[in-house]
Amino acid sequence: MAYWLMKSEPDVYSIDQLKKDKTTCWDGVRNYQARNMMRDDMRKGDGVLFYHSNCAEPGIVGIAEVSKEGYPDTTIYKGKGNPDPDNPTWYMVDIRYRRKLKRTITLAEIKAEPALADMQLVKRGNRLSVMPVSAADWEALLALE
DNA sequence: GCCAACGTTGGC
DNA sequence: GCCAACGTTGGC
Repeated sequence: MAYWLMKSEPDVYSIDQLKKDKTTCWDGVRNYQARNMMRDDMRKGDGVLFYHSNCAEPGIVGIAEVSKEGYPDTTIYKGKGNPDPDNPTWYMVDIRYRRKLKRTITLAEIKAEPALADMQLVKRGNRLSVMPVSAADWEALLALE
């Protein structure tokens, strides 16, 4: 069992939308590091922290789980990526809604929490839309809730 | 293979 | 809207 954090802009796809949809495919990721994690490392049942970025109060707003392991992302995206089904460049996973947090654990809070200083999220310049979270950080985060 | 230009992300 | 960080692209 591993843990992950996935970022989404609430204007584009929010936790409330996921709650309504129950499950969604995480398409449109066009970053090789994130692609590799989705293709190679994420397993069904892994925990996912759902993070809202680029908004008034960035932070973790809910929990989901991986419901389908990496498979080719065939959505054609601004003419980039390849639609060749035999040799896909991009991959995605499906995630399923588990629950919303009782409150948003804000980025500011996470930064202020010494136990979470090692989280990739608070490392300088991290722009990955999918990143691994340690079991210890997962526990520490949910303790803040 | 170097590196400048450019595009995107995302906090503030 | 600004700007820092960083990935990608393309000329050489």
